This record gives sequence, C-alpha cells and structure tokens, in this order.
Amino acid sequence: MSIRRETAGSGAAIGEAVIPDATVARLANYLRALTGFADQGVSTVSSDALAAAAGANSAVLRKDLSYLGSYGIRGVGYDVDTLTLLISRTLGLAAHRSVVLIGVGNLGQALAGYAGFSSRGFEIAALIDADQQRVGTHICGLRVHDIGDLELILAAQPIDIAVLATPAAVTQEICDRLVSAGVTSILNFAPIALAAPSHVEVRQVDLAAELQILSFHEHQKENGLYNAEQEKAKTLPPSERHWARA
Amino acid sequence: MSIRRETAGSGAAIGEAVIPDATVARLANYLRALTGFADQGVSTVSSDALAAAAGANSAVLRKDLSYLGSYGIRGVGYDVDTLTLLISRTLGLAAHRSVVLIGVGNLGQALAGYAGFSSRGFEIAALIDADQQRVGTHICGLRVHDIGDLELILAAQPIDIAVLATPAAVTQEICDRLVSAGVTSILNFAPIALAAPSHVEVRQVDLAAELQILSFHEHQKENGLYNAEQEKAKTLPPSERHWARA
DNA sequence: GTCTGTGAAACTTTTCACAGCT
DNA sequence: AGCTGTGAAAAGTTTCACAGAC
Repeated sequence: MSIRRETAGSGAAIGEAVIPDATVARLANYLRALTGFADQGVSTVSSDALAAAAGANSAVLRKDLSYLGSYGIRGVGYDVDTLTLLISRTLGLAAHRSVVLIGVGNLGQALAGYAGFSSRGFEIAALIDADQQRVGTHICGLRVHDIGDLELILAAQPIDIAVLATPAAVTQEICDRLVSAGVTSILNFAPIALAAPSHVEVRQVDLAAELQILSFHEHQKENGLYNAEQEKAKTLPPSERHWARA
Repeated sequence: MSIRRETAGSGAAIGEAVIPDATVARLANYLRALTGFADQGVSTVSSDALAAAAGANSAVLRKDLSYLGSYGIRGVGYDVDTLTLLISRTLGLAAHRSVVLIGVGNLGQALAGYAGFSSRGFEIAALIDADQQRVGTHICGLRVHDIGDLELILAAQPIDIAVLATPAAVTQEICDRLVSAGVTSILNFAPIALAAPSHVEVRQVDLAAELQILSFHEHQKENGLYNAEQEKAKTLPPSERHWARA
C-alpha cells in the first residue's frame, strides 16, 4: 500500500516526507473536524480538542501531524487555518478534482446527489450508465452518457477519479477500460474485488461487508465472549460523555 | 478495536480463539468469493484460487483461516460449502440480522433498496426519518416511521444493527438515543465522528474521505513521487492480467 | 507433487512518556 | 503551567519459508 519508502537513516531522498497510509486515512477526518472549528469561528485548537472532534486520540494526532512538519505552537496548539491549508495541500486538494461516476442506479443516483462531494472539493464531471432508458436523462442537473462513449468522455476532459456503482458482473470489465484509458484512481462500490495494475489505486467500499463485521461483534457479545466494562456510563447525561469516537 | 486478548502462552481461556480485527474484515470478502464459487458449482478451492477471487494473497488467507481452525485438506484445498458455513457462523450470520435504517434521504433510500443487504442475510426491519413529508410513505415496500417513535420501534422488535444516513448535525443525538435504547452496533454514513461507549461498535463510512485518500495518491503521482513500475502490463490483454486485487 | 498450517522474522502502527518550546 | 514533537517500547499485522498431510 505504501507509496514510497526511505532506506533507513537516509534523509528524504526526493521530496519531503513519507506519510504512512494509516495517517493519510486520518488526515481526511482532521480536515472535516477543522472545518467544523472554522465554522464556529475558533482560530486555534489543541491536539486534544481536535482529536476529540475527529475521533482520534491526541497522541496519534500529534504523530500524524509531525509527518507533515512542525506547524504547532507549544503551549498553545495549532492555527486552524494554517492546519487546514497544510492538510488540504498534502491531500492534493488544492486543485479541485474531477470525478466520473459510472452506474446511475439506486446507489449511483444517491452518490450523484451527495452534497458532501462538492462541498469537499470534488466535482462530478460526468455520469455514465449502460441502461439505454437512463442514457440521455438528467440526474442532478447532469446528463447521463452511454457507457459506449466512456473513452471519448475520458479523452475530452481531465478526470482524476472514477467512482463505480455498477452491477458486480460488469465492474471488472469497466475497470479494465478505465485503466486502459489512463485512469489511476478508482472508488469501487460493487461487491467484487477488482484486479488492477499496481500503479492504479483502488479503494473498495463494501456495504454488506461492513454489516458483517458488525455482526461478528454482535455474535461475540451474544456468546458472552465480550470482555468487561459493558454498560459503562450508559446512564450518564450526554454532557458527561467521555466516550471514544469512531 | 480487538474484543478479546489472550495472555501470552496461556491456552484459550474461555471460548475458541482470538480473531484479529484485520482478519474479521477479510472474512467478509472470502465469503463473497465463496458464494461466487458455489454459484459456479465449484466444490473445492485452493487458497490460491480463493485468495485471487477475494483480492488477498494466499498466505494471508491461510493464516486467516487458521484462526478459525484447521478445515482445509492438504494437497487439495478447502471444501466450498464447509468453509462458507464456517465463516458464516464465525461472523454470526447463522441467525439473520435485523437492521433499522435511520434517515431516508438520497443515500438512505439507496441503502433501503440495496439488494446486497438482503441477499447477504440482513433484513431491514424498519425505516425511520424526521421529515414529516416522508413519514408514512412507503419506500421499497416499507413504511417510514417517525423518529419520535424510535424507542417504541426498538422496543417492539429485536434490532441488531442501526444504519445512520442522517444529516451530520443530528446524528450524535440519534446515536445517543440508540445507545440508551440498547443498540450496540452502528454503521454511520454521516460525515461526523460519533462518540459512543466502548461496548458499542461504531463503524464509519465516509464517502468524501475515500475520495480524499485517492486524491492524496493522485497528488503523489503528479509530483513524481511515485516509485517505479508504472505502466506495468498496461497493454497486456485481460486474459494475461496478473494484477493485485483491491 | 500439491497444498495446508504455522512458527519465526519483518514490517507497520499505536502507545507511552518526556524533553523542550512558549 | 500548558502543549507540541518525537524517540523508544509495545502491539498488531503481514510476509516468509518450510514441515507435514494428502
């Protein structure tokens, strides 16, 4: 998964620093939390406050940020705007990113209308489907194109990321065409493991798998295999919550 | 994240074995792949074949399965049906699980209609929303209930898992009510880190965060920080793909 | 010969604890 | 006094390689 690696002890050879995958995944959460603070007019946050809002612990947060450099002020905290900018740049969000969404069924339509995408810098540049009943219609103000024109659409405009909400059976084939056309980032919602060359980053979101993981934990509890501290604080008023965040 | 832990060297104290979180997450993928093999009438699979279909490597697969016991046959492989049953039982899918879906907006409606849930043993037992325009309507054959009746609905039937597709601003409050009502497994699609006591398992799916992680990798490539072996096999025919799976 | 099961090694990630700056 | 930045230790995960069953 990691992109670059330093040979131990050598200084950063080419660019800045190596950022662990686990850290990258959390940066997005910090950014979300920072936006919240900015909206409230808060201009400085401590690692404790930011970690609480982002659902991490402050030691992890500080270590994560240390990979980006030393931008905090000891005894004070982090400047919200500076940190927002720093993380945005690190995630490559300075430039808005164009997304093509393939598969405009139930889930695809929901994704097309998902406000969280545009509000966080992602523009859906094209909708594509194979169903001729849907091709030509407009969804959320965008025309649905035919899957046959996939290569034309990709050639006509710069596309950074493809989102797949297609039936499992056709998803690998579409993935292959995307890869051939030069797409290197894919977010796949179809319940199938995609094969792609290593220079292509594929992320899988499997909704049923998430439920199965929860089911496992329920099962553990049912069998009395759950260790201690259940029911903890269950009756405390919300103001006294001191629970962990997801 | 782990539920139980053995003190080093001591035998399994209470039940069977400790299953690492990383393994649990992959079991769902193996199950999906096994279903595929069963549909094709295949009755035995090797770790290599199953790993390829599930997007893992065979060493990981074998290690994962070893946590569940030794059910493979050396020189042959695994029996598809036996393994399917074993994983299903491990994930607690023997009993069908009831899900309550809260928030029937864009995304919530898509989730309500998502075939992958019912086909994999999850039954949506109730839909709930706060919007009076939606309350009382029927979506995918299910009546939408008022959020005010949340506690009544949970009391009237056994619910294993709550799925939240609500606006971020109200999600923590709903989470608190769910926890008070005894729900211990939550799948959250709202872009906010939920606070919950430690006996409650919360899984977060943040769609925009997924795109941001992809954006990071795109950014790395743009800056020439990507290491070697690009373009590899890009022109091979699909039949000769030997790429890694997601 | 083939393929599983598993210890041991390598690597990654998290946690701890505290030095050092404001 | 308060909070960051970071080495060092601990925990968790993946990879390796091969003994052993079929």
